[in-house]
Amino acid sequence: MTTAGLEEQHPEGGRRPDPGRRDRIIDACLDVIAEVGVAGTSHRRVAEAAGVPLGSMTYHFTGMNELLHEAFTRFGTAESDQFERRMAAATDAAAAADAVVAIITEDVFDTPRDLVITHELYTLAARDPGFRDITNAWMARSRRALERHFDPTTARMLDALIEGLTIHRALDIEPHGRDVVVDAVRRITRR
Amino acid sequence: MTTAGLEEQHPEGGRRPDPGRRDRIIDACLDVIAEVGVAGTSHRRVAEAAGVPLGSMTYHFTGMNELLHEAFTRFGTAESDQFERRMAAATDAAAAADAVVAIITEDVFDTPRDLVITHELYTLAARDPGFRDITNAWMARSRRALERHFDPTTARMLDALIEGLTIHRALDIEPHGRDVVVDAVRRITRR
DNA sequence: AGCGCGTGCGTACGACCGTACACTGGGGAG
DNA sequence: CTCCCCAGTGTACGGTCGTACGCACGCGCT
Repeated sequence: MTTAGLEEQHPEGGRRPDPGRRDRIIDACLDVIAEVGVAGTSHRRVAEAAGVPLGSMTYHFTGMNELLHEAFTRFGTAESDQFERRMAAATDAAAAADAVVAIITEDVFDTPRDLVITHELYTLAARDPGFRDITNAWMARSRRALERHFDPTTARMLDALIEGLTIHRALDIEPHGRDVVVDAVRRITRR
Repeated sequence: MTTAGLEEQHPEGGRRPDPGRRDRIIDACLDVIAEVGVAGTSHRRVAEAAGVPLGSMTYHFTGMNELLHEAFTRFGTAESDQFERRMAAATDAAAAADAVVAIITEDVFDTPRDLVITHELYTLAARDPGFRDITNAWMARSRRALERHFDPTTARMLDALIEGLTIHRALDIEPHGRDVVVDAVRRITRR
């Protein structure tokens, strides 16, 4: 047995119900996905990352599919939350446009983690319609948040633009500068 | 011992009685990727799809990585070709804008195959920089093709817009209409 | 105190994986 | 014709996978 550093035994000794365990498994699942992709995500690896025995996997989740679905649902919700918070903080359309620029140039580009997980989700959704509910909810929330400041058509365009610019910014070997993002948002939002 | 002028038929290494075999394996690999994803793509499955024995896999390719890299390279090149052809056929900026709309609304949306493979590639590139050369070459060619009709900045924006609109069109449960695409392209391209 | 009981875990099984490697058999050299 | 050689293949091995399932054991009830 290896000496696990983080979670040792239950704090008060003995076996106690651990309501956070299921949550920790889901979080660990997202970490594993970010690291090795859905392809490399296995019950064993997630169990190790979460510091729980392998048996817990099948106990808490029906199978790999349920685990992935819950993990991506949590991820999508968290990302939507951040997006919505950004939009809610904007007081007018100009501030909202600035926020959109910030989202593209800062939020996703910062860490490869979110980028990887997002793409893993898209890939899954592209092949398995059972995951489309997650992407749909995400896109719907984004659009609704944008509609606080823009008309529905513009919101759709902005949403798509964010998507595309984010991807290209992350994958391009010589990414576009911030000025391109500012200009693109301006072109879409001006009437 | 006259070895003159006999072995110059095939540029690389030994002679190949079945020159199409390697190609067929690569094509079959793309089919398998579209069907079960990179995660489910194995030497055995590709071999079966290509109608070749398992041993051929290790004979023709160093490993899974080389096979995937070649397969995605071929895919990216084919997609770029189609894009470039569309752009070359346009005689002026207005026709080019129409072509962009057609690409978004027809090319990718048609069959889930290309959509799935594209996302599998993005996901791979997002995590493994070893595949970035493929996505980079693809994006560079797209941009260059767009620059036949638009200035470099606009080309970058259009490229990103195509990306985002395509994804949303494919994954959204109630996709945007063609008019939204037309309008978005118009907003980006007007000066 | 004794005692089920069900939550949660350890382990084992069969399937499938990538890859190595010994071999074969058909066509060109002699 | 024979012989040899290597392109191409069949198979076996070590490993990881998902999942099933029997069992341990602390808690609540009596």
